[in-house]
Amino acid sequence: MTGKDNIRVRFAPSPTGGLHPGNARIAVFNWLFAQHEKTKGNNAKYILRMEDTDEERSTAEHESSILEDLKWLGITWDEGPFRQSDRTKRYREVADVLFNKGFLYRCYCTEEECAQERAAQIKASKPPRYSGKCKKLTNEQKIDNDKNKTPYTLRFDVEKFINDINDGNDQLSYHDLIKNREATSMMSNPLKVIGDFVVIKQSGTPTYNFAVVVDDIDMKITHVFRGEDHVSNTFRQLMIFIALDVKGGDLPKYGHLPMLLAPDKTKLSKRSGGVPIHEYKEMGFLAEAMFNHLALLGGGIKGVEETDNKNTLAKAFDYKDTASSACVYDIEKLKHINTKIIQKLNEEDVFRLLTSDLNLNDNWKKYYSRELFAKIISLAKNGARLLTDVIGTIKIFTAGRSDDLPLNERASLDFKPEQKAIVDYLHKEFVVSKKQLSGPTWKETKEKIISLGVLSGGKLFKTLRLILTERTDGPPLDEIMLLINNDVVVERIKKARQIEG
RNA sequence: GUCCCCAUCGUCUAGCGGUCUAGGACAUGGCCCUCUCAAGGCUAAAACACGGGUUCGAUUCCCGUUGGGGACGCCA
Repeated sequence: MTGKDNIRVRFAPSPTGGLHPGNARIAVFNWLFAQHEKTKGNNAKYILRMEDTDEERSTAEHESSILEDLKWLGITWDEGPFRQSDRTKRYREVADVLFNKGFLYRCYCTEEECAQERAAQIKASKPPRYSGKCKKLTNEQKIDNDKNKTPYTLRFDVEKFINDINDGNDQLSYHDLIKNREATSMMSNPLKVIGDFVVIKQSGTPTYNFAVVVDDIDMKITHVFRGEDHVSNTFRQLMIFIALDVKGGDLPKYGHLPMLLAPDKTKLSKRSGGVPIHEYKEMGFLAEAMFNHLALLGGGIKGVEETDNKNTLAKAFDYKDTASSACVYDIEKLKHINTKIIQKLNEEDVFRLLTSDLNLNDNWKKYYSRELFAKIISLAKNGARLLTDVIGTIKIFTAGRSDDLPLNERASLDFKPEQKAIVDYLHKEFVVSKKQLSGPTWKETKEKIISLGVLSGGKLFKTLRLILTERTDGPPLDEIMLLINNDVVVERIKKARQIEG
């Protein structure tokens, strides 16, 4: 790990939930960093690691959901995914080393005891932390406990670290790549506020802080970019590293990114967009837009347009430009980026995305050739902000009687008595006489309807739009009518007549 | 409660001691385009949290106040 030639970063989510914008941003950031180094010729590697040490909450479903969402975002990894649950033996091995060095001791306290202890400390306005009472157990007590097979955890002896390694110094420092702009400034934390923390649980599995260190050593991680919520863990992890004789330039470099906030400056919630990434896909967002938005949040990239692709972003990326203050996750900005990108896309791209991301159904095949449908997509794409907007417009062309547009209710409300004449006319000509309404004959029909003199201008067009598309919005009627299948509009005329009653 | 971090328009940000009457983007208002909704074009309004220093000069450096965030688990 000495030379900086082989940069190795990792994204290490825990499969206790989906990939949320907060996590995803970390994934993007690390990817951007590795990719930036790669473009500079560095043999950088991006490692994916599942931190599934929480046996109760980790699930295979979450894991595959995270993996899928990463792939969708276009985040590729060079090694992994590794799973911490596969490495229990290795953690025990390293724990033994630490134990033999005297940095770990057995704690026989129950969870309830610890919780009570903490509660009492908070009540007494003291920092809640483990008292270390099991460290003071007499040999007889220890032997007794072991004879009774009392379950125990292994705790890290912070005091020993301070005295034996840190020369009695209570402060531990490191240079944070993001929080410390100056090369010489440091993050430091008094160690005394950190209680002796658990390293191996009663179940024999490692805690997060321990597994991370063992993995980061074994996987030769050089740079750790993660959320700000991990700063205090960094000091715990640093202690373990150093107790394990990994120090100085052999330690990974750390950079902590500020948290993503909801518009009300609180934690990102479901309502404020803190949902798994695939839900964004379902809402009609493009992977590229999502990636772009996440990459641009909190600075980090200069002189780049909002709609540039991943590699352009990676090239311009510099972790030193990242803001050190928290930022609000703004879905409106995402929508804007999405709009820009959709507008740049060609018809084939849109068709492909509609099929892959939104499971576009085959309804259209009943009415249109692929060539004709291409024209419809081009029309629908125009001005669309989300992919679901495109789907919405496509429904104008394909929705039959059984389709899910609930607009007949709205139509019944909007139809006024004077519009009856128009519906009657359309019904007579195109339902009873079975004339062709859509396509090249539309212009002629339109003239005739105007000559009826019932309605004119905007009112006329709005009425026609409502009858023929069952919607109040959409592309210009003339363009719709040129492309739409006759059967679809005839169905709608019938329906309009029924609604009129 | 204790410890750590942060602070420029509503939001994301540019700014790294004079170029700041503080720039851009999103959102918002107005106008144009238009049968509608969008998209697009033009335009307007909108910020250096506060108080002390340092300095000839602070948005920029230091300290404090306030406000916000994070951490203090056999969760990660």
